[in-house]
Amino acid sequence: METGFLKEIIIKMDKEKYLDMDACSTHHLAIRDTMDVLSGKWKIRLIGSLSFGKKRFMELIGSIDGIAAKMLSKELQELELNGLVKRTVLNTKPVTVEYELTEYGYSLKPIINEMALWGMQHRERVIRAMSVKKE
Amino acid sequence: METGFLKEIIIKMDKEKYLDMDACSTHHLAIRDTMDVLSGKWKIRLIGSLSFGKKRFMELIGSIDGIAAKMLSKELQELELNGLVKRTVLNTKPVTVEYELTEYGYSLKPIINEMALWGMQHRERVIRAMSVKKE
DNA sequence: GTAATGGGTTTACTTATGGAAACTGGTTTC
DNA sequence: GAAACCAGTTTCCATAAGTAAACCCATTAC
Repeated sequence: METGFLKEIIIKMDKEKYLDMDACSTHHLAIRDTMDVLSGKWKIRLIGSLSFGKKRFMELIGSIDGIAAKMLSKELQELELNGLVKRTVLNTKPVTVEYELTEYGYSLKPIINEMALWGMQHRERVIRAMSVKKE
Repeated sequence: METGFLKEIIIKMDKEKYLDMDACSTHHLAIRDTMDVLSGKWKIRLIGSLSFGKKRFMELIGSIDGIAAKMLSKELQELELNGLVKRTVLNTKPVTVEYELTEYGYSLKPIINEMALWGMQHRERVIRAMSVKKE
């Protein structure tokens, strides 16, 4: 496990009294913890993309529509810091770098899957509403 | 179903060709759709809070630590526009307003629950890492 | 030697997001 | 008549987040 990212997180978590909390507060806090890790415009989509298999930097640029190199770089670093993504430099010429989900990263799949499922149902619902409107 | 919010969403969705897409692209798009609906700092926490039952404006202010009236008002409006939250004005003096999840709003529960679950496990993991470090 | 490649970083800029505090408005209690 | 209550809205401001474009470095192909 990485140690660099711990400092920040420990400071954050020390502020909260996670003892003697009721179920509702625990629930809230847990949601916030998850949202902290998944903050930013691209992280969830990045994890979604990597859940289909390892990819190189340029492949990710291509696969995630609209992302700029700066953002990709930044978000990957944060995911790596949290132990969700593993970065491997291959000694090819020129160097290529592979990114893949760690086992811990894969543990986010249920969230991603629920989001994908809901999104599809939502889209169908909206499209249905469109056709009803046209009539 | 509300009609006001449809205009925007239809414009957005019309830009995408959701026919002839592979599974991976569909997945990405669905995730984006969900993230659009849940965008903003407070929406997920708001839904989490309302999933415990209906609440008044001031109760929400109290229950969601750190939220300002302006933000609460804005996020509630967006959730209402998307048909996830129902707003009821009660004719008490002074008026009180009740907010509750619609059935559609409740359909987000699996996502919220997965996030809460992951967040709790993540916190435990980090705390374990803390105690290992101390040794 | 010039261009291209992969994987970035830097700079300069714009926009989105959010926060604090003051204010509105109708009603009711002191 | 003053103050308090609920449910907001408005204004003004600060910072975070994101974008586009240029640049860097080593290497290899033309």
